Amino acid sequence: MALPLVSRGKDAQAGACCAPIARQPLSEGDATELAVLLKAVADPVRLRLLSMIGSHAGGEACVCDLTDAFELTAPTISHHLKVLRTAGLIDGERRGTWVYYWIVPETVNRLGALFAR
Amino acid sequence: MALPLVSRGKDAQAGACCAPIARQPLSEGDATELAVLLKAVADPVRLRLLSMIGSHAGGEACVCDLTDAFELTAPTISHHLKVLRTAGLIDGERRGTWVYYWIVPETVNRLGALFAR
DNA sequence: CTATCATTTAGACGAACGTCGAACCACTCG
DNA sequence: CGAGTGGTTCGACGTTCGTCTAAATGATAG
Repeated sequence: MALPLVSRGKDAQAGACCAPIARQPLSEGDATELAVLLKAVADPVRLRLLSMIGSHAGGEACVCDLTDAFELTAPTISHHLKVLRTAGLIDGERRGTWVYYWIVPETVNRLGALFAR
Repeated sequence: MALPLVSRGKDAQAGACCAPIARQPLSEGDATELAVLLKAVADPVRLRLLSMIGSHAGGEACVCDLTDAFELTAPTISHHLKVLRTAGLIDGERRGTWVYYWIVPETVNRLGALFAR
């Protein structure tokens, strides 16, 4: 994707003032790609899931740990996890009885790199 | 909102393990509030609008500058601007014939503070 | 005051989304 | 093997979203 780091040379006043998104107009392609990522995260349930997984001891959480925190059915939680996974924000695998998920930091960082100054 | 900064001290590149969102589980209230913000930004057109406004000379752009970059009707652009404005990501005012918009950095920073490490 | 340009509002429509219940798959344990 | 538990897939339903056209509002120039 190569988010353009335009700030070559001096990022004097206008340079370091603001988030990357406010430094140079986003290309149509980058915008489309980033919107997919943001859509995956633009839901209260998925935001909490991501946060719960990321902050869980050992860096991963099994679905059984996640389901109880919501008043939602298992299929719904499973659906949200799939959305996060498809977006590349989390990954997971089955280990015996349970399925574990963990965060993919690279993908999360791409969001941070967009808005952080 | 007071996102907890759990790890103070040295956060050199590898120092800070992860984004705030992965440090502590998001509360339901915070998640809902942040999701509103993220939803506003989770669209390619709005992402580009935000970027174009933020990177425009003088820190503001009039609608006339924005419309031409898209193959969308004026009402559609106006709709997207309203979404961004309602979310508090931009603000604007009419000056004579044209309407100008600018970024609200505080709101953008809240997104940066979520994902940046 | 009317003509005209810039922008927003209103209403409509198809597509995408979040949720559920039911059925299905994967694994473990008698 | 067969029963039971944890998760996912499937199909359906109501809601929200992005877009458009048509019409309304604001502001400037004749």
